[in-house]
Amino acid sequence: MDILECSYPGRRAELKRAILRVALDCFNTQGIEATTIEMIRSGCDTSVGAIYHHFGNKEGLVAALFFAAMEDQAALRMKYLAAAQSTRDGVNALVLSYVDWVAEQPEWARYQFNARFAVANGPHKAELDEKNRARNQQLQEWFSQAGVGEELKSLPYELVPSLIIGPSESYCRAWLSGRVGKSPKVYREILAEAAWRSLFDSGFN
Amino acid sequence: MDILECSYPGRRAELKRAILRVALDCFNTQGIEATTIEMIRSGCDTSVGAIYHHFGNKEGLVAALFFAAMEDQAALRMKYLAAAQSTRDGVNALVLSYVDWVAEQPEWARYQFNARFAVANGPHKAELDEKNRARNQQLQEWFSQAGVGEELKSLPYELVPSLIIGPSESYCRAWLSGRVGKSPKVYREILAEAAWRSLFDSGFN
Amino acid sequence: MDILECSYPGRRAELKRAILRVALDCFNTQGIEATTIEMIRSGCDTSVGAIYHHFGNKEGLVAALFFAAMEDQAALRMKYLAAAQSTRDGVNALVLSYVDWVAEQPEWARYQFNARFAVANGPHKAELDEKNRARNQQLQEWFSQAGVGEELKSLPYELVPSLIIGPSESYCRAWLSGRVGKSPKVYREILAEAAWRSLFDSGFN
Amino acid sequence: MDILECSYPGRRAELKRAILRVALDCFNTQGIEATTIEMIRSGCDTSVGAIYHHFGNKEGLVAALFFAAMEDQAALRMKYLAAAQSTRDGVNALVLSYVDWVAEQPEWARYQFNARFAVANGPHKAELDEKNRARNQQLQEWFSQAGVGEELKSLPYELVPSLIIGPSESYCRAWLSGRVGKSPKVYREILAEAAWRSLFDSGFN
DNA sequence: GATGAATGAGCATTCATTCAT
DNA sequence: CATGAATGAATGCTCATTCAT
Repeated sequence: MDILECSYPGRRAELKRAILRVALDCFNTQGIEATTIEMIRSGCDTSVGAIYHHFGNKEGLVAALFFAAMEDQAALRMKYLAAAQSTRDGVNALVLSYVDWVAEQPEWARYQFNARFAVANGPHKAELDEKNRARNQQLQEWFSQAGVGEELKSLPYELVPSLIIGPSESYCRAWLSGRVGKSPKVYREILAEAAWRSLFDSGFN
Repeated sequence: MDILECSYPGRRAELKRAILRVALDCFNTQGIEATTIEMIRSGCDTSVGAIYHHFGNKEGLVAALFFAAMEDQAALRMKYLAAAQSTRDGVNALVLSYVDWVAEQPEWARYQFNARFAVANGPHKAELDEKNRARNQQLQEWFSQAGVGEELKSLPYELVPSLIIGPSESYCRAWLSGRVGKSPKVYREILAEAAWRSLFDSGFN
Repeated sequence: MDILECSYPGRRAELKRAILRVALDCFNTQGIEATTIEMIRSGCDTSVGAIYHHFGNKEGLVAALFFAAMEDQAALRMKYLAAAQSTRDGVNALVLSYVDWVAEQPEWARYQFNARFAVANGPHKAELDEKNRARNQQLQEWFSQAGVGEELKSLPYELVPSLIIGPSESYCRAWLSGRVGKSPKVYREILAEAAWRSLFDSGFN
Repeated sequence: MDILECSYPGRRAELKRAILRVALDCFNTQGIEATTIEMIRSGCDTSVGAIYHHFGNKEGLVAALFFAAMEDQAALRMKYLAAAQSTRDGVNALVLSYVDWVAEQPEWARYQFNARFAVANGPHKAELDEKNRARNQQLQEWFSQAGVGEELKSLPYELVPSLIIGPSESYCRAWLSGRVGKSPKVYREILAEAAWRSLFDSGFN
């Protein structure tokens, strides 16, 4: 199922989805700043007025795409986390949901990397901060359940996310930019295990 | 010693360095696209013509800064690698040189993250590709010395850099964007050990 | 009736015609290269955006004017030719239509002389070549009708147009640049007869 | 012998000639306005300062080339006229010297056509007017010699030059712009005879 | 004289946004 | 609601010319 189908369901939203689809493609291909409203307009079959009617302005379009990607990614993460029980399961869920989402939605993932700066420095910064806050709280709650997360307490709190997701993000960026060939999905288990190992002192170093 | 002092030494290059210094600041503060040549011009005490005389165009300025950062970072990496003997030393050198460089040149590091897209999609793409190729070859040569790199052969070749640098890069990005407070230097040893652990099956999983 | 009224009829095209009218004047007065878009903008009551909306760029404006002139001139030529029967009539039609058009549209004629280089070396070169080709074919067809053109066969084909139009063009240029005073219309019959005489060996040389 | 060798003789003028040679090429290839001083500088092996030292400014360069062409053309014309006796000889001399000069110096002829507007509207207008005046007087004197020019008195004075040179100029323009293939030299006799015929009523029309 | 770095006014062009129809 | 012509401030860039060395 399509990301846009989820975020903007229904027949009435067909134009909205078409605009977003073309915008995503333009933003990824030409870059956000280099994409003009006219390029997007000519890609769908509509008018500049309609684009402004639906999204307010260019930054609204940029943000709408970014938040749609965030939500879709969060949905997959929560789905994987819902099935997890232990801390190890949780780390696995984070790595695998990340890798799987990027592998299945490469264009959205690419966009997310490119657009973060624009959203974080634009008029939708507050909305982004709020969504980030909510996500962090959700994760913190999951790892604060009875019986999980204890193993992570020996590490600095702020370092943990980087240890878990860092290698996967790094490889995904390399894949999206063509520096490596194999889909991150090929290495999903290795990445999950490496993340887990990186978290603990094995006693053998 | 200043990065610019290294890349553009001498008294004749004073204006060049001044332009680059102001440009770096503007690009980081306002964003590359949002920075105008006039902003840069008014920051140093020069004319638009002088900027174009020295850098050709805005993209030349963007690329000159990017390559200066790359070279400085590479210099530190080679310095650390020169003192390393074993594979473990090599991984340490990569992580520590990365972390130390970012911690000591945060503005250059921030710029590197933000400018990569622009350089990789602009007219200096070929130059970037060549420099990347040279760097990769240098690293490959180091890890192909007699007696080192053997331990890494059980892992997919293209995954190794992400396992080594991924967590550090992730934390550095978080630090530069203010999402975490502590300098990456505080965690340099933990990051190096975590990277090393992530590379091998401990036999206890 | 106005040349622009023909090429761009209707109420919707009023701004377009106004822009062209002012542009023609500026181009003739200051020269094409020396004319700025701002000069044209301030001459009509519009915005630079509107000029670019209608003509794409300065070269588009230059070409639009040039082709409007070409078409108007061609219309008069075909009108004169339609009434001609013999070869002698045809030569007369060419000379007189040329002279009459220049005399009646001196500003358009002046522009045509000045703009040809720009159009022939700009992005509308292909369009110009095509229009020239079409015109030449039209003339060739006329002079290939049964019963006309036979007299010209003793002369090199590519020399004929120069013999017919050359003197008129030369005098018209002189008139437009002020080197001679009398309107070419005063000499229209002499020019037509001279052209006709120049084509044939009278047997008395 | 080279045109520049005549106008700027001597070893001291070598650089001057080199600059002019490159400038002529650039002006013809790119257009006068589109040619920058830097293009000319990079074509010879000199500095912008040297160009300004020798020619004052761009317009000085444009004018120097134009006047060099004029003088060379005038020299050939006077040479041909010197050998002429009758009116018919004079007309022949004008046509043949014109055709021969264009055919032998096509780049100078092309430049003359393109640069006239610039010179006539620039700061060297007075110099151009003076040279034109001198040339006209010279010609008038030649045709006022005892025994010649009588035949032309039945025609309007200001029409005569156009009747004589018009067809040749027209064909030369066509040749220089590639619209016709054969060198004007091929048709020099035909053009001279046609000019002569066009001047007189044969009594058979 | 020769050089070429520096100047800066000026230009073509872009493009997000508005609003009358 | 939809349209797309019109707006005009803003920008990257050019290039003839100067002048200190």
